[in-house]
Amino acid sequence: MKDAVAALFEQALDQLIDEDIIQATDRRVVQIENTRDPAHGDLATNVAMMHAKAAQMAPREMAEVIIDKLPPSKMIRYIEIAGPGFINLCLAQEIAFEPVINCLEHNEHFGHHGHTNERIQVEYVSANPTGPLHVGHGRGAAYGATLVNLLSARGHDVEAEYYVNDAGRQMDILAVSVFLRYLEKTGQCVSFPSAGYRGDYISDLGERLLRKSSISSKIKFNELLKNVIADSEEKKDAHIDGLIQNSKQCLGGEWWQPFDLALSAILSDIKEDLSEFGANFDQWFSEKSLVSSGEINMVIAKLEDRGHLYENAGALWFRSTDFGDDKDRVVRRENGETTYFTSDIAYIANKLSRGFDRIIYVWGADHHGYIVRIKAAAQALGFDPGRLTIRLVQFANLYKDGERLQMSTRSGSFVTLRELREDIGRDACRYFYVMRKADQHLDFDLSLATSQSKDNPVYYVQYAHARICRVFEGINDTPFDQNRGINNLADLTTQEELDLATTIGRFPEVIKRAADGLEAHLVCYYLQDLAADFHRWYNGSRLLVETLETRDARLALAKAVQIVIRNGLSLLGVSAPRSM
RNA sequence: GCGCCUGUAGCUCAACCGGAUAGAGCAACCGCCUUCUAAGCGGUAGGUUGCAGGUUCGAUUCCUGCCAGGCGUGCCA
Repeated sequence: MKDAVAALFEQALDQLIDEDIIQATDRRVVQIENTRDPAHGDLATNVAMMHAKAAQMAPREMAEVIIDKLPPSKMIRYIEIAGPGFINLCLAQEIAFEPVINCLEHNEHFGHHGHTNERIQVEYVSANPTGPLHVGHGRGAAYGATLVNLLSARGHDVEAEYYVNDAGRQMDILAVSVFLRYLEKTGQCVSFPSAGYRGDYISDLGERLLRKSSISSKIKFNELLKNVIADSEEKKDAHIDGLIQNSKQCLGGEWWQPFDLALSAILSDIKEDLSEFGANFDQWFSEKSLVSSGEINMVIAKLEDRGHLYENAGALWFRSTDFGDDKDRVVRRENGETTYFTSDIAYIANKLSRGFDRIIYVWGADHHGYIVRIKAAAQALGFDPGRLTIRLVQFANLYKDGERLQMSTRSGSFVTLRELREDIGRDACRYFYVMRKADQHLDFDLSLATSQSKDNPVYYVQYAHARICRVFEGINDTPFDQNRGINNLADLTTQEELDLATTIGRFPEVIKRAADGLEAHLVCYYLQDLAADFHRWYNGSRLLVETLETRDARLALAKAVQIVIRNGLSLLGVSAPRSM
């Protein structure tokens, strides 16, 4: 609708340029917007004000000239110039319900856009497989999953990916933690390192290792302490690194038993958790594969060739300051090991070479310091950093009964995402996590999320859907005839009905805006608006009336609302219940 | 110190990439159930958009400075 109207104005501008009233270089894109105030008609545009200055005319005068050139159209009932030079349009009554017809016709595809041929990858969650997902990961998961849905609905080819950090020091710490618990289970006395992972699941994995493994070596805990710096607050890292080194040495090839056991158990737990959360991935990309494929070394060589590396104090550095970073970064440590960042460079090179037009990273806000360096790496490798979009997700604070819940990972007593889901349900989780702008702090009120009232936006929206379903179940004589409804939409004349039709017509735009701006929260606000429009209508007028023509016209409108709510909730990964 | 993000009604947040009288919900107050779900609806009240400048027809939006809060700033991941 907007596009059609915009096209009319574009034609008018073409004319004015032909007539030399406006210079082609001064031309601006026509913006049509929904009016906020009904007194301003249905749509409004500021074209006149945008072109007035260049054409050396008063805005209102410019508006008259533009309107004069506007091709005639059945869509428009009347046009008026208002305020400082706005052009307000009132649409023809006959087309007011076009969105409803459109919606009924396209059903589950209503709101979706045609193919764009743009390939986009969205990488999200990517939590280290060192433990179960906790509530902090939930927001990234919900946001990322919704983005994937939105971008698909927008017409892009989207691939969702999870980067598995299955190499590196954190994994070694995990493996040694499990191994030490295993030693405990064999009856040894172990002083557990303060830098180790402590959760109950580590002990469980130690137990499983004892039951299933075939570790032949008879290792005494004391042997592992040989030449290892004593554990202390300042030296805890050196302490655990020593334990890891000795464990690897003593275990030899058997080192991989605790390692693989822990990795596969935790990863499959994460996969199951995310799948139950409705966050689906096309690809689980292993960091280890970058090591075994030699891509890490290749990327170092490539940077070397391009002259972006230098040696200093025994380490190999990437001169990221050439690309705006405030500090150069180490790619190979003094001890010969590469860093987490080196893997990231190899990974970004791998992603970029897979031919995506756009690559989106969803990161926790604590990673914002990495944006510059990852873009620097892409640039140093000769890629256009403009292909990368990094979206930060701020942390969510959980509240229950007005009290903020503390999440301490130290004791291992954190709230897992699974616990949260079991507590308040997937629907409320998904909705609340994306309800706010992603880069904004989120207060997640658990009491509200479970409350069954209009204060709870999830229930409010779902309730509208359930109410519609119930109305349809209430038809007991002549069945609903959609064509009869469509043919009699002119029977719908109240303000509530017109408002609903307009709101339904906004849905495709909302998807476009939300997808283009990566702003998932817009879907929530939209659905709340739509639900409010519906509840208002429902409350004031009866749908199942005697006259079949009017009844079916109303039912057609109700069905369109139902479709939009279902489509919208499905983008969010939230169910649309038939009864509540 | 430096970098990034944020500051809008008492609270939680919107505001269509510069537009008209800045909008919702909660909390407060007043109303609406013999009717398809009251898990709902209507109404009243609530603002110097952190502060001060600047850019222009027009600023919550863009620029500068200041104030306040959050996060980051490892040869950690």
